Amino acid sequence: MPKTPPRTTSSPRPAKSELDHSRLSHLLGFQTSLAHVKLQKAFFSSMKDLDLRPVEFAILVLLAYNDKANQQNLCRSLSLSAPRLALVLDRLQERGLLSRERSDTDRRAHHVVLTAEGRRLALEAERLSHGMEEDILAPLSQGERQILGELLAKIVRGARA
Amino acid sequence: MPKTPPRTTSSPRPAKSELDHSRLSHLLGFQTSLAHVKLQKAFFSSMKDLDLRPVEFAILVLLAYNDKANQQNLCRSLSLSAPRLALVLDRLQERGLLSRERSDTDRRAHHVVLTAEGRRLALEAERLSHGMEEDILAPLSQGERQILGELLAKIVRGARA
DNA sequence: TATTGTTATACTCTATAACTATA
DNA sequence: TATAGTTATAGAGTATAACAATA
Repeated sequence: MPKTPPRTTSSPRPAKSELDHSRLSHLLGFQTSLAHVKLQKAFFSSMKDLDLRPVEFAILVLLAYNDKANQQNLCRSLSLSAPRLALVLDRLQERGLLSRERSDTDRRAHHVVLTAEGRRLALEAERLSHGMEEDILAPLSQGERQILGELLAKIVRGARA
Repeated sequence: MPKTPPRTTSSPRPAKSELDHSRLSHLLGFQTSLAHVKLQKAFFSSMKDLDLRPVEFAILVLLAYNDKANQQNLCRSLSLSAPRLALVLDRLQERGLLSRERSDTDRRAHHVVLTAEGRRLALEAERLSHGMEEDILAPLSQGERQILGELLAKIVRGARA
């Protein structure tokens, strides 16, 4: 008979008609996935005027602060596959937000660079992004937000204890 | 000219050939999305023998600890759309892991109930899930893991400060 | 040979509307 | 009229293999 470990969170009783999650709540993957749904909604409602999806936003902001980024860099930074990135870049390029320029030092690689309009939009979007998650983070104090960000960053960075 | 707030994390210098993420790191949505990629990989490698995807796992475990769950309950608990849930349940039902039974009190609703095999698999999967994220969480102390889980749970629960 | 990037394909997930059967 | 669930469809995300050009 498999040992049943104690409940990890203390939810006195689930709200009426709702289900008891206590056997899932030990999984960070479960929590991050639900949190992510909320954060995505906030993102889309903030960015709808700029018509930017999360990946597109991230690419523009990365490019605004990184010269000479090639597609490999972007793939690794955003955990994207190369084919996926190529398609996203196609769309941004069609919108006139960036261009791909062959590197002189390694003619296999493309530097991805923002156009003037791309840079303008990147900065506008970055400005908008501050406060974007305010409603979602309302249950947390400023200190808690800080800690949460740092703990997640540690996981993303990975490795060693 | 838009104000450029200070960098939120202190990454002295990005590793060579990698990009500076400091203008994205203030966004929880960015961190959770990258963390989630890692957690997903860990999930699939742990669960591949049981052939369970994250949603399927979550449904089985919820059902193992909640009698009389209907599809609305499951949708709300897992942030799934009703059409999506119906498809996932179809697959689990075809595998003989659960059945849908019309409620006597409201004949529109279906109670979703595990078969004996479904319950066996649910408990097996739950057992496997402890330790599943160990490698990913290695950078965090036990206390940090606890805190991270609680902060995410607060966000998921939502509302009031 | 290995690497950068592209194309093509197939599968999963998500969102929506239209439908049925019950209430 | 509203709710529980289903079906169908289109869009977006992901994974993989095969390819061209360059190193």
